[in-house]
Amino acid sequence: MDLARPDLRPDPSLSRDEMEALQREIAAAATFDDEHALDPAAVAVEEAASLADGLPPARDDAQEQLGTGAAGASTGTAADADAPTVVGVDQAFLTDRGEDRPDAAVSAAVALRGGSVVEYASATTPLSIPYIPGLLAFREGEPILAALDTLDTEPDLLVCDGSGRIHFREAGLATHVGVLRDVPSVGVAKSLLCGEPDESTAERPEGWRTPVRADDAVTTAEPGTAIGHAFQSRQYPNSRRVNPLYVSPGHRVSAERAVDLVEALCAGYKLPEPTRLADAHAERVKRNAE
DNA sequence: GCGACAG
DNA sequence: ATCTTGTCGC
Repeated sequence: MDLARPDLRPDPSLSRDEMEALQREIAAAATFDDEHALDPAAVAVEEAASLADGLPPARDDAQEQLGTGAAGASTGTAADADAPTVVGVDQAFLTDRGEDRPDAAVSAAVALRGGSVVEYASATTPLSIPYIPGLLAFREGEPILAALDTLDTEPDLLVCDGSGRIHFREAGLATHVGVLRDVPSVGVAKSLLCGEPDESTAERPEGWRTPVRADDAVTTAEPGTAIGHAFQSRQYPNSRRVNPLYVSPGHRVSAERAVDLVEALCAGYKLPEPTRLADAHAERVKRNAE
């Protein structure tokens, strides 16, 4: 595979200090502006896929463009085929019976175009490094790159499960993967690693957002710098409260554009569709492996 | 020493 | 992340 920055690819034998130094290099190589960013309207997902009867089949653009099906009956359009490709990435873990620690990662990549799935890919990789807060990319980065390698489609945007710029050295998983491949990427986390939301996130309506600003834990940014957003992607009218998402730039997008993209990719559920589908695909691959 | 921390 | 039933509310 052609890594954009093979020089920034981590060596498995790095010490913790060396990993942190590499993250500072990766953050320096990352761009958090919209010069190459996508238009949220171009990637919007209108309707959520139903997962009740399993994952939807991948659409075959080539056949649809040739008019293989009944005339006019196809839901795919030429515009869909030309739309940017958004790839959601997520992982599941395999633990051997009797063991307490997972020994392999299942990385799933699901490509969407015009709101529907065009390709599923996955890779199962032995795990070497344990989970350490701040160093997640060294555990999950290579497995994710392995899954992306098996994708035929070239991603225009990666949606990663975890932080991007919301990170101690502004180099979370989404930034790590985005920079190594030099592809625009966003990070979507279900909890906050570091930084401080401008406003309390308690009981907010759907669509609400507030900037997350760097605090003292972020060692590479001036305190107060906007590094991402808390975003209420879903909320119930009554009672039960849904926690917000924490969205941050990975690479080649601003904090503002990152949330706009994620908002456009949400279709009624808490998680954006690419992430939701990648999660389900990873679970399916895992289940078929046990 | 304690806190605090994506998946 | 993973181990898991029911249960509450849409």
